[in-house]
Amino acid sequence: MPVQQARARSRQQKILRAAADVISRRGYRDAAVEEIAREAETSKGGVYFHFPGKEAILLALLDHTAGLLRGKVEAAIAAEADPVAKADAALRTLLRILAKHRTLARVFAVEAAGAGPRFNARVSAIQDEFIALIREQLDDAVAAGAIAPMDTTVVAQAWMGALDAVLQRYVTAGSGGAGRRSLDEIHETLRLTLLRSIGAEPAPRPTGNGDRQDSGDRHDH
Amino acid sequence: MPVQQARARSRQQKILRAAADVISRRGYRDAAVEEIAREAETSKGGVYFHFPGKEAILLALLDHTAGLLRGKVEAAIAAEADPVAKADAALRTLLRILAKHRTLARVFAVEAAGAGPRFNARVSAIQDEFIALIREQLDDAVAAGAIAPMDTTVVAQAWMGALDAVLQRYVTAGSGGAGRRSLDEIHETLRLTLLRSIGAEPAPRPTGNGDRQDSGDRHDH
DNA sequence: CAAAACCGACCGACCGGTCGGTTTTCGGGC
DNA sequence: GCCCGAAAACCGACCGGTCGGTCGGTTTTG
Repeated sequence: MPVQQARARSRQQKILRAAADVISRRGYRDAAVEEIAREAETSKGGVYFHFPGKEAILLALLDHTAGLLRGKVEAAIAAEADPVAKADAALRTLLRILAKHRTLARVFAVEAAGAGPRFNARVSAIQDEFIALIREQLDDAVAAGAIAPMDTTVVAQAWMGALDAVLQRYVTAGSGGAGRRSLDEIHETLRLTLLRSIGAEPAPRPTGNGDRQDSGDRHDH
Repeated sequence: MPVQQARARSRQQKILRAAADVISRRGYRDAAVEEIAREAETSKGGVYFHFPGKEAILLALLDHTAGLLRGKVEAAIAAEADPVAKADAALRTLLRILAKHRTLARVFAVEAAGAGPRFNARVSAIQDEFIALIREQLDDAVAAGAIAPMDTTVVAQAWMGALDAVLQRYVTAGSGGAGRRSLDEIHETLRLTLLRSIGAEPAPRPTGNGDRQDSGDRHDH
């Protein structure tokens, strides 16, 4: 019965979207299942028909989103040849996508943190995947002689943390403010800073990059 | 009546210490006031005699700790003359103290995150103070011509984020593990990476530093 | 002995999860 | 095309437990 299956999947997607919304607004603990249900235009019972419990919703949301993100980042890496450019690409993609979906970024970086040890473990594992991704690129760059040897694990962690912090500010910052920076300005500063941090300053420098809007496929969540 | 005041302060301190303990174990939401009371060897009523509410406890804990931390960092900065060395000192002090008090680090970086918007705002403000502190040192370094001009706000954010992420891993990481690094190794990598990121590689380099264990004063919390 | 400090039973709000009942869907018999 | 009946999907009142906060009473303190 592919009909029901499609329906079920669509319902689940709708609930996940609603959950992401509500959680990003209220935080995981204060996101009542009933409110998620309302946002998804269904009822508590409806939600519990599709998910075994509240916990499962966030876990599913986490995994689903992480999968999409990782796919994007891996694709971006594969599209580059030069090791340093690969690392740069991973960074750029992560920044761009997370910045576009502030809601998701909040859920990932903030809300899941205080949602209990099980979630911490999951988020930690997911972040580890991305850190590993960055680290691999750095390792390749070292192997290729493009940059000097270093503790790439720690450096990758630092990159991820820097990206996260800067993004956090960007997402959370009051909309007004005199010191407001555009995402592109932030990206450029961050890019230069991070590349310099591994001793790769005069990098390819795709300033007049023509690959903006790299693809048209839409599939939030 | 200085006697009562002293007693009151001592009670409050005891409750704050207990709160830090329980919160770091259970997380803010799951830290029941009654458990904090038990840990502080008092009762719920006793706690509510000293604090107007649960929220006030964490807020007080946050402010108190932030004050101590900032004092330490400012002292470390003041003790250096060279602009780059000042920035380096701020970083080193933050890393060392936070690493020493994992409990507090957890409360600051993790638990407060999911504890509601009011806490996010407070933690955000506190982090902003430290970011500002770092930024000032960077600005001075730029003014002194020690490093090239850059968007010091974003760079300071990145530094703070990098520090936080690396520290987070260090604090959270499973105790065993083959890739386990000592704090000193991490510090050195991070130091080099961050200094390089602002183009200050050949820094003073206090590798054979003699200022380890800079002071003996003990005052957790 | 009064005021400060402390105690803990209790209240009320909230929320995750359940469940009996209702509506919708859809394949197959006519 | 239409109807039907069963299964899938959905609904929301309700239950049980938790926990922040209250308050009248008790102990300690100066």
